Amino acid sequence: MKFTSSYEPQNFESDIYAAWESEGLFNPSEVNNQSAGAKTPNGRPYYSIVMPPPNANGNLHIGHGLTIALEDTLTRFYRLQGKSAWYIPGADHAGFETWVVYERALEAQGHSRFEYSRDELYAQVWDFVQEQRGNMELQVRALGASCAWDDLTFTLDENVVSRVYKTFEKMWNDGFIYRGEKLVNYCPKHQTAFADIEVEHKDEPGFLWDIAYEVVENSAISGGGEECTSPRPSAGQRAEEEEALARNDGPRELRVSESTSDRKPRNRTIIISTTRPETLFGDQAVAVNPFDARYKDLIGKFVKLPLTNRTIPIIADEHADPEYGTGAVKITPAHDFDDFEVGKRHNLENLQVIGDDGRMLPAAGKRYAGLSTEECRALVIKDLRDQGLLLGSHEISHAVAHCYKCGTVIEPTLKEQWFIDTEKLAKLAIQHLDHNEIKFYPKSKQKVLTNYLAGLKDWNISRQIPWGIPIPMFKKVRTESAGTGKDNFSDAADWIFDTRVNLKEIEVGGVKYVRDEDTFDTWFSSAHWPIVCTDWTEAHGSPYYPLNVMETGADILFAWIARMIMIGVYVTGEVPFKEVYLHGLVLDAHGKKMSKSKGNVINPMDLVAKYGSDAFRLGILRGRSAGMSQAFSEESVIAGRNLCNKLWNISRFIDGLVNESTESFEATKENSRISRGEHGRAQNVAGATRTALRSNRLVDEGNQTEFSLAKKTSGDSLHYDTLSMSEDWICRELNSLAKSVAKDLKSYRFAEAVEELYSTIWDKYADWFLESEKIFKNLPLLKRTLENLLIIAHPFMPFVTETIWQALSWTDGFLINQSWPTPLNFDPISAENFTRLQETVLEARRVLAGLKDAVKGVDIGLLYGDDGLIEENAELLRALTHTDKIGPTKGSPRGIRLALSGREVYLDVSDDILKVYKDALTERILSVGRELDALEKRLENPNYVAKAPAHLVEETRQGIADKTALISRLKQELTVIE
RNA sequence: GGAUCCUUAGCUCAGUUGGCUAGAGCGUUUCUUUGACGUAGAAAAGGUCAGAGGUUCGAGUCCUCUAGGAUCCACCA
Repeated sequence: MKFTSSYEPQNFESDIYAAWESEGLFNPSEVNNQSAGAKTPNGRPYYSIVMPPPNANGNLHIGHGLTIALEDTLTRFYRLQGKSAWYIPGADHAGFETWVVYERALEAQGHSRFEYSRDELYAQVWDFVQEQRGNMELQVRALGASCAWDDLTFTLDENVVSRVYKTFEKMWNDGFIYRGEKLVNYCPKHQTAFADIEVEHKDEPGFLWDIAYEVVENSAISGGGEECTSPRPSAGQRAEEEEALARNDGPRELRVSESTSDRKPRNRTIIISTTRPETLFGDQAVAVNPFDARYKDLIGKFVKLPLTNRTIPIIADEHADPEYGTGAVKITPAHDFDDFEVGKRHNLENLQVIGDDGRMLPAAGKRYAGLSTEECRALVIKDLRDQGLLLGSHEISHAVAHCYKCGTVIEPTLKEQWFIDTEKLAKLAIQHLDHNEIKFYPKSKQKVLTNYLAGLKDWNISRQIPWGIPIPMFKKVRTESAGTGKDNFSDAADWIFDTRVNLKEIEVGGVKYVRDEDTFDTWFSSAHWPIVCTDWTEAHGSPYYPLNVMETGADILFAWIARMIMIGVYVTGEVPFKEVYLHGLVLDAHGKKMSKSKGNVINPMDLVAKYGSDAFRLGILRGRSAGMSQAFSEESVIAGRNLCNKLWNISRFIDGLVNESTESFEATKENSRISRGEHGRAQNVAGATRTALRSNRLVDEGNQTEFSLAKKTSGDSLHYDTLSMSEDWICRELNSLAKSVAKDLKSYRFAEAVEELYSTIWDKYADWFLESEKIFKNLPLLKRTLENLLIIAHPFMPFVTETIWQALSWTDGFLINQSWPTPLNFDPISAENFTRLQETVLEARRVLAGLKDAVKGVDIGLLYGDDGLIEENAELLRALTHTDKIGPTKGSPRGIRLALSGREVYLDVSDDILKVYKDALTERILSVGRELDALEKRLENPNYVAKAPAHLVEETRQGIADKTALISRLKQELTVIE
């Protein structure tokens, strides 16, 4: 097996993944079996994490890409740390989302959901999902997720449903569930109710209309029924009305017109303000604030409801805000959440005037029935204006509720639904949160969540869609109340819990019951995810419950995290996870939200195909911190791809050294020469060369089993000695990397971990250590350090590291289940000395680069005086500075002294070149002088000396001494030149 | 109306409890066929850390205010 000159992920990723999977290396019980027992005599510690289940029949988007990168990095890290890591994958039936897709497909075929029974629809969607399924799972694999596929849970699996029913039954018995006729958020388009959380409030411009209600002394003409009977305008007229309404200036100019002023009511009027005039047919009262002096005398009187013959009372309620509008507000309990509450307080009737399809009901009167709410609004405005009852309008901005899926305006509608009384659940959850049983990243979200739970309203869990878990409730068939359509409000006693949801009708104790047709809100079942995925049971619990971490998007903190905690503590008595890591949104390159309409959506699979999975993961993790929405672009993926290639070539180089005596290295050299030639040659030649290089692939198409069969003779590569300062130094740096990456990942500091990995691989290992090894060729150490580096890098870039592991001539088994590196032995003094040598090297390079043309083509030599460090490492210094020769001064130093590093080292250059250097030297003296001034100033401050920690003061003193010495050295240099 | 977060290099972002000359990637400039890598190597330019005040020996970091931006929650008719 040979290394090609550049890493081509497409050639390896799927084979590597298949090898891992077929070897069962993702399963918790079987990983790390090589070193089992070595560290944990009582068995491996458990580590569990669940994948927020992606839509079973959808494709992954960029958010999934981030999710999997984060979660898989954690999983692989803890697996290498010796834990029994269980990353549990899932697939979501995505109740509403999938239903919307299916209903659209149904409509496209000219069918309607109303043609089928619920059971038929359920079966149809099931088939639809099974057909579409599979893409998502392939994409999760492509991203490298090391999840236990055998344990994949689909949200409609039997164990999920039975667990959800158990909880529901417990809640029903505990009295946490109730059937209530309440106003719910209702989407007229999808004809289903929603929980509060599924509603999007948007600030929109609108109008506040002032309407005069005529005050009457008593309710003599009350009784409803009677209505405005004038003919309704034609469709054309209506269109005009709407158009006028739509014009910005239209309603604003409405006045009590001349022609109608004579019809202005003579009686006293009360002017109410409303944004929804079309609901006035459902008005049951006009409310004023009890402390509002303007209306005090009117309380208890009645008003005639315009456009009808009904009268309604004027009531006192604090809901009316004297500061807002006219201070008087119409109360429509059946179509407004606030008014519903007011209605309850004053025993008002809930008169529905808008139907489930969003059209006006007959109760609104013949003239208006059947109109859409928009049409009705226009007509009402026109009619009121004609009657002189419309007294004005104001442009306002107000929050309007929309369906989060289709954007249709949510119509608060009176419905009988199942509700969870969340008060006790939320209280329980808050208790656990207040005990800090869950650690949040970012921390601030804990407070946000607690605040949310404290104000949580009852949770509507009924959905009027067939695709979901059926609600296991049956209602007694009541023969006696058959006739009165009004009396469909049901008693709790009429309902029984039963899980035979496949039956439409059941008989219990001789009484017939019919099934409720609704399904559960998907968040109700999702709330059970940690319980279900870890196979938790009442009898045995689960060693993997609570989860170690719940990683998901910050946007579903309320919808999912909050509900998992409530259900988790309710069912198990324990919080469902110990830590929560919330990621922000992935924004486009300019920090804008990605959206289809903007056309700035990045498909993660495109990037994976182009640059490889590892590059994508590195790119998306770079700079990522908890809770923050952050820009992302192809550029960062390219940087990741480059790092993969760098690591590949590091390995290629080392493997070459290891195999130096064999032909393989010669062949590699040959290839590298060819590939370098590519760039300057015609394209057709380059193409042919590339094909030739491909033949060096690690795995041929016809030989895919190679990984699973890979069993090399296990060499004893653990013994090494350090031969040079650079080797002690790299051991120190790798130890430090292993430690800080572990620390960073344990506190979810992905950005720092990636950064450190990047700079260690590139700036330290390749640029300094490997350059030094071109001299020392310490093979045991090269092998050992590369192994450590690959292990540490593996969680972030699993494919390339495993591919390298398989390609190296001396490694055995799989990288994925190695152990996190133990510290390497090294001489700390020697390691520290290397940093001194680095300073000298850097200074030499800087000086030479500054001399530019003066040293072009000139052979440069180095001279060293009485300096043990340099003398012992002369060849290393020469190689790193890319100078041509090095030797002792033999007592007569000359040339440019590398004075900054304080060493007795000279660049042996001619007098002409020395003169060129003079300016740079002068500038350097000045700059060091400025630094010295700053330090001295600090020490002049008596408070600093007195109060700052002693070691800092000492450091400052040392700094002054060093700089002073440096300046004198530099000045001496200057005199030598002159 | 309430809450949370953000503002650091041309761009995108790091910068744990305050402590030497504020970092990275990408981009920019110059140089370089070096035993792997041009998807590379070497060197460099580029910052009043949004603004103002405060605490402190010392502030990008803590406090207050201001300005700008983002997000979430909320029934404002």
